[in-house]
Amino acid sequence: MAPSLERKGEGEEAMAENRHVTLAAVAKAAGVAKSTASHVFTGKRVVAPETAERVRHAAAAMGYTGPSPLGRALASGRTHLIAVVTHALLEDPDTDPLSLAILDGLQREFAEAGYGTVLIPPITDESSRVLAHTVLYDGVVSVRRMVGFEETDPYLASRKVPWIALDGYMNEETAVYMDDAKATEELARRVIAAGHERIGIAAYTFAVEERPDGLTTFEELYASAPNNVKRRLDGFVRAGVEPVGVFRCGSVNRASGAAAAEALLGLEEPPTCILTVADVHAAGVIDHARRRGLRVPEDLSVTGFDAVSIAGLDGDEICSVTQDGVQKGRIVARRLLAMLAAEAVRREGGTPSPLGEPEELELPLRWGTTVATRE
Amino acid sequence: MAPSLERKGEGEEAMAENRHVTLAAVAKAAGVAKSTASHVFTGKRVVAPETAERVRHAAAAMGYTGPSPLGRALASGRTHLIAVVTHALLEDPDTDPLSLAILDGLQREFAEAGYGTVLIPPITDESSRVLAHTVLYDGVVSVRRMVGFEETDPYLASRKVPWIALDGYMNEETAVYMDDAKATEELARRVIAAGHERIGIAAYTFAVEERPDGLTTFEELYASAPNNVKRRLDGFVRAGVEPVGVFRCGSVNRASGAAAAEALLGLEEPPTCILTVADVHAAGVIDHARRRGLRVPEDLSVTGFDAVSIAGLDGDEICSVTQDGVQKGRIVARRLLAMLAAEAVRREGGTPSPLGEPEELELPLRWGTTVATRE
DNA sequence: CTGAAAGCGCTTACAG
DNA sequence: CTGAAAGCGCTTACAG
Repeated sequence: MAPSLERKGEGEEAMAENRHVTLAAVAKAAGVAKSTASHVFTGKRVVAPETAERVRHAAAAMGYTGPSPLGRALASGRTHLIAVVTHALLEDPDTDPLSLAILDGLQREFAEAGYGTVLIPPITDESSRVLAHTVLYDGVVSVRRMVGFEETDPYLASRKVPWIALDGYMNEETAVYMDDAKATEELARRVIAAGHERIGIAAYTFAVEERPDGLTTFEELYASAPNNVKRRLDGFVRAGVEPVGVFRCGSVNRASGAAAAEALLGLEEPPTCILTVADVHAAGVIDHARRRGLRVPEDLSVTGFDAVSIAGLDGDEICSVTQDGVQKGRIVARRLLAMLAAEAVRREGGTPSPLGEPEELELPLRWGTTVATRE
Repeated sequence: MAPSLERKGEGEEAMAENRHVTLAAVAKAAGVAKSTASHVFTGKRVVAPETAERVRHAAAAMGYTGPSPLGRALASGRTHLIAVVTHALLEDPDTDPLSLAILDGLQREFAEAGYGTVLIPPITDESSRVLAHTVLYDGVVSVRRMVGFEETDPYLASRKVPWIALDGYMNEETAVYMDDAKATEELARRVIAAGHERIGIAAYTFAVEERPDGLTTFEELYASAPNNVKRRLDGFVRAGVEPVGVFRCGSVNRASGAAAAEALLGLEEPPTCILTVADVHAAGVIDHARRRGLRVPEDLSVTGFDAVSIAGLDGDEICSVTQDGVQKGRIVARRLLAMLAAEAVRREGGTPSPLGEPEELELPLRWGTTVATRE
């Protein structure tokens, strides 16, 4: 029948009373005060060995596994739960291995610090709204929420707990320092050194802003780009790139990358290499090139960002910048944990020491197969 | 600095008092009893429109977003949290896309029912032990925990909440009905119809039992196999397979599949087709064949189970049985939710109606490219 | 080294 | 239609 029933009996002692054994009951059985029993389990104050033993014995006899997390949470004001608000993450793992790796890192780091990770979707309808208001947590990380944040964000803010929005958009940079510009500058320099003179750029702004895909000017693109994209563009500029064409991708997927390739190749002076700011876009560029019968990289070169593994590349490896998602998740988690600690100090009327600079995530280059050397 | 600070102000009204607004405070400000204020938010009893309006107004003025989940949880005894105990899941997503899909399904179904999903690792050391005892939840699903369950399982049992162990090992079958035998029978029949007469079988028992990889007899393998594997083997038998060799894989990974191929191909009468019970094993068989310079499927055919996408197959698609992980996760989640509902009835002294048969997961065949037709 | 008591923020019978 | 009160299971000053 129910698994829990099948296993019943295993850990129970003679007089097992089962239904909802409480600290109070254990304390009573052991002939001590609730506070003493509590301290036996939390270890926050010294208890005479003999007394402790009596309590532990009573607990074992009654099948008591330790203080109820719920009671502890209410009394201490700490749930030891971190909410991760995410939607796209699991929807299609193949398309977003980076987010998945980030979740992995978050979860591990939180677990090691004694925090559980609660997955909740952004608020998009009644059920997600109810859930958001129902879930308990001490802090939040929101990841890649391209959807629903009009309502989700104000709500998260209203809960007044530490919050890091990890979506490459608003304030990811307060949690982890990434020198995107340094990485893309190096990437672009190698492209130029390979002999490319006609270079195109494709970068994204968010679909949410309802800007369509389309050719644009560098200045216009830059002005509407999220901060991390801006930094990547900075690197191109620093390397001395003067693009023959610039495309704004309305969304972060392959189709949008393909659209970029189509538009840029249609220019009077088409680029020999397209610099993108995301591997999925680079993959889309490759998709389009193949459809047109163009060889990559001989006829068209392309670079990306993130160095994630993407399906259907047939052995091609995108020249890109490696972003270690697991490591990033861990760094972000540590930052949130630090914010939590600071908040705890503040609660007790103290003045927390400043958080200091965020940790830096290294962004090494991955030189793949998608950039050809031109004579 | 902290994101939550940056956003502050947005949703606040004039007299915002901020620090920990409680239901009691709102009730007082609105001049009503706590119970009335509570009912305005829960909707569990009718409140006069005018009164409700006063409460809502006071709440808005004080920046109160609704009853604290923590308070509600303690008072109601429901945390609206389901723990998912998992380790391998995120560790290496590429190697276990099925578990990932299952998690996706679980998470979605739970979210739609108003339950958050908490990720916690199995108990393997002090920090995971502390976490397990800290986390709040109303029910548990454990997934693919090949590790740490000696301590984890008894602990989960001791929490006495509904629990489904989804690891293809103990009681997955109480939660979802899968007719593995029907699927593998059909698969094996097609292999036989393709002209294969010398067939090998490779299946797994768990590494945890410390049985090494190795050739064995069908009876011996069957006796030590988990139930789901038994069912898959049943299908082979029903199709009339009389294996020329049987291999026990000590773990569920490619290396173990490769070991199976090596051993089976070393037999005096080597098989022309190896039936496995997992795609990763089939992939391992392919790995070994290639290393030996054998062509798949011409020189060696192979079948799998799960129909997950596996890297490095170079266009080969394993002949396999499709297991829709997301759907499976949803079915399992619904089962747990039903167990939860039954428990709630029991709590209030009622007698819950029986859960009935578990939902069935369809297991269609995927006929790929890894079985050759022999003359 | 231990106890009695207040309190964490709600919900829910029970009364009216 | 609404209120006063008990209680959910703990932790944590405060006393001794």
